[in-house]
Amino acid sequence: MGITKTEIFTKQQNETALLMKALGHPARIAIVEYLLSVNACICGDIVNELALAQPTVSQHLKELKNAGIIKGNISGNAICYCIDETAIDTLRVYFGGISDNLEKKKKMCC
Amino acid sequence: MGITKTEIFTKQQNETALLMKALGHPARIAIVEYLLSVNACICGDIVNELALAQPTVSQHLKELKNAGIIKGNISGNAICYCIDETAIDTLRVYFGGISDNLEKKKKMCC
DNA sequence: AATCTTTATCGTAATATTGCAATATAAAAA
DNA sequence: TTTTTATATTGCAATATTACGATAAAGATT
Repeated sequence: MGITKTEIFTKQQNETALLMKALGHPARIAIVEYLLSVNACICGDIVNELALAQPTVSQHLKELKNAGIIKGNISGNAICYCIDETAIDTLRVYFGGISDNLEKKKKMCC
Repeated sequence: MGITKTEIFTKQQNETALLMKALGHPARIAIVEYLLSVNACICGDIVNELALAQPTVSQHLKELKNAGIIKGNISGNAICYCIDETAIDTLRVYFGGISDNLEKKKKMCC
């Protein structure tokens, strides 16, 4: 049907999936990496950096913002986007936890 | 168009995005968490665990397997799925790296 | 004020995803 | 061998995503 049955999963599972989904596109990975590479939080030259049209980049930025992965400050008529540490931390902790858990049960698996 | 322009991104960016995309659905998060919670690598009672039809679960398992997040061993007529540590490690390192990087440039951002 | 610059939104076409019933496959059990 | 059990595949309907041209909105510049 193309519609996700969110109601049968926990709030945490849905939220985790939303975070991951937001990073489940190479353009959005590239945007995050670009934001990380510049020493200040540069805004719209992301469009120049990526071979994508401006509306497309804007849409990807919106999704990253909705997921809480980036945040934007208005500065004049431009907008300064940057990575939101909280989301990255959540992901770091999540995968760290799985990794630790797997370490413990080593050799109990395939 | 619904089609991702993979050719304009690096191989690494595409691969990272594929890993994240595979985890960008609550059912697949739930599957990974279930696999982690059982002390052996249980197979098809994932269907009983989730309120989804068997073909739907099978499809999600296939996507996780394609992305390299889980692996499956045939054992009789059943299949034993379990988490592939490599993928989790890749992601742990990836977000660990971003986190470290952000730590360094603290206060240079919004 | 008129224009430029920057970003967002709308509308739309092409394609992908989600979910399931029906069916296929293949090993195990009877 | 027939039946059961476990899983995968096919086909399809409903919905979501990706991408972009056209346009809007709003501050900056002239």
